Amino acid sequence: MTSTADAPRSPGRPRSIRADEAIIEATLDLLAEGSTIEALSIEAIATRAGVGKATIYRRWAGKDALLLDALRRLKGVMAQPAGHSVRDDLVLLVGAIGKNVDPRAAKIMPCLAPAVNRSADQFQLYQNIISPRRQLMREVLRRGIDEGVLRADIDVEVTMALLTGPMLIQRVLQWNPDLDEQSLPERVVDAVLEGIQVR
Amino acid sequence: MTSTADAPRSPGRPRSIRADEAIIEATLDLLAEGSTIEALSIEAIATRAGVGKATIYRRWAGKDALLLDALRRLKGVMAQPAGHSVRDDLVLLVGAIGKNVDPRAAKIMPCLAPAVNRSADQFQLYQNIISPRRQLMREVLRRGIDEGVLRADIDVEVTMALLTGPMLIQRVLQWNPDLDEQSLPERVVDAVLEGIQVR
DNA sequence: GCGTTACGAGTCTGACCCGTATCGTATTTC
DNA sequence: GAAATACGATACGGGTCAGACTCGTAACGC
Repeated sequence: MTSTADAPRSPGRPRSIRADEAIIEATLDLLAEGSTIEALSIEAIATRAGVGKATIYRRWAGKDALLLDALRRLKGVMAQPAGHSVRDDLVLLVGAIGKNVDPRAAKIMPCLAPAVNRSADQFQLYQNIISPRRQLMREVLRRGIDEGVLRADIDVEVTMALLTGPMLIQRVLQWNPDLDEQSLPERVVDAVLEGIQVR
Repeated sequence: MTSTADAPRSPGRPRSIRADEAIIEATLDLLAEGSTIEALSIEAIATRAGVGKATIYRRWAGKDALLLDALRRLKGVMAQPAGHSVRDDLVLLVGAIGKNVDPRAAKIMPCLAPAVNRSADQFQLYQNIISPRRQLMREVLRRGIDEGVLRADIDVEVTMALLTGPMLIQRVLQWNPDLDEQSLPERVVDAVLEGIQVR
């Protein structure tokens, strides 16, 4: 976190906000262009941002801290279900999976998969990001049960995995190139709702 | 590919099969111990395998070629559905997702996620590995339709994503730590079969 | 036993990178 | 205008690694 705090005003030249921006942007750009997290070097970021290395080290302790800030910037606002139709809310939530405001996110997200399971810290960070989103879906499912739209005997957690999984593997892994991503949320939700068995 | 071909017999000392094995094993071991693909160095592999660097370069053009062979080794045999019950076959196939004979696979697989989408070559390799498995599941679903167990109007491709996704995100990303992986295949298959909607 | 090839171990050059320090300059407060 | 802090640029020592190379030795066919 860059100290944009309420400092009473320190003497000397203040830190350039443009440099802050340039560094974060350069980081995200390089990642989106295909660099892996660990292949990403401070030197490359500095050059790309048109900034001296010292300017980066003055703000962040190291690559990890910088990445943390950069990725935070990437996270979009959470989708807000309308609350009318359970099906429509689920389509909205499923469609929001792995979708961020920043178009670079699509390229960057797959890189995070390995990082997430390497250290407990990063795993926790990841869980912190997705758990409110999971909670949102959980509430919609519970509401569906309460309203009598969904069966009362379903396993909510498994159902969430059912809805999330297909979207995630498609967006992050491009699991099946022939699958149309555009219509996938709707089709997934409907399939899960109706089941595939003959009745 | 190591040339274990049908060479008529070349003069000189033959390549050591033990060295071949040791190099591949060292590679997989290092990956399973948490090394990332790109952090993995030929030098480290050579040291771990008790082998000279030249011995590796004599066999493979570079890290990529070596990794290709190593990962090939990792892929287990494909599950073979019994063909009696569609449900049981699906449970078997879903349970086999991301599950390999080699226990190291579980640690290694997440690392491949980013690599897969970096280059067209690696993406193709990945598709080559999973597409026969996808075909297997596709056939089971078609059989289910033919036998009248599954509805004829389902989208087979979406259904496959539905069955595969939850298992994959759980095994590869540990998406939800609270989800019991053991019973997941059965629960996923049943949920997809029956749907979650009140009927 | 001779030519050939492989072996493990090691060396060497040239990259690239980290994190710190030091330039001369620019911008701010007092 | 002086002190303080920032800036971009660049140099530094210390580190890792790729690949090509060199040892002396080992295993094979003829």
